[in-house]
Amino acid sequence: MESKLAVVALGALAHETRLQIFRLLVRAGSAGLSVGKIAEALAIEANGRLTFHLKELVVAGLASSRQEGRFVFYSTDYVAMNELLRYLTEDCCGGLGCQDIVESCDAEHCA
Amino acid sequence: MESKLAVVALGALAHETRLQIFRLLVRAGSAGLSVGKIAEALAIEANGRLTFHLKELVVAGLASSRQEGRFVFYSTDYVAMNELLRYLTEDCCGGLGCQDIVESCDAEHCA
DNA sequence: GAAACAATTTAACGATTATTGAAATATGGA
DNA sequence: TCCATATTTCAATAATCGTTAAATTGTTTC
Repeated sequence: MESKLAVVALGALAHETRLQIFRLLVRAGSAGLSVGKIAEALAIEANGRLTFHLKELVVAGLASSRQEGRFVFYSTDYVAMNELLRYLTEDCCGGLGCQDIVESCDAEHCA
Repeated sequence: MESKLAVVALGALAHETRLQIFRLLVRAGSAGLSVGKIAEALAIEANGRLTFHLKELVVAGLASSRQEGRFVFYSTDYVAMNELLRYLTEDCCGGLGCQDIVESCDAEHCA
């Protein structure tokens, strides 16, 4: 993972609402959730601001969206998530027994 | 981990220089590195900006500092790091086989 | 023990970027 | 067409960034 990508991803997560959205999507699995369901789960309005935050997560590569009828579903990109976690802990303690931290939660595993 | 703590920690990491500092400290282990060494390793100046970034990491709980002679050493708080990673991936996919992602890299393990 | 030096911190400034709310605009389904 | 869902636009507000310069802390030397 490149440094700038990680910065963008971390910046996307460094926001109260977006962090809750992300954690919600992580729990939701690959199926994802519609914008309305996300708003309902977090007790916020499904307005322009929510769209803005969702887009930030997508631009950061942490989530993706797909349209189904008149609903738009958002879901976590588990591969990107794991790349980010691995980037943060890369070569931990000089590589003395601290590698391979993140080995689950990839797309296929969580499908 | 509380939500606001995570936001602060992520915000601290969401910066090119601070992210590199953090990754450098993660590699360095519990012994840590002096401000001068950090500046040298990242090829940046040991000026006010660097101090500001280091402080951000400390305030965010991701690093700690100790004075040794006229040098100040900064080191990763591995417990906080793991709490953050765990918070991000908590109950991944509804808890279906995606838990216990981060189990190494804690303070004692990496000492 | 005081002056000189190195390492680190604090403070001030303008410039850039992120966040918000409100209103208008698509898009799909009954 | 009409309604529900979701997105876009835009201007105002707020937060963050980097540079520079001055101040502080600890060490050494005379």
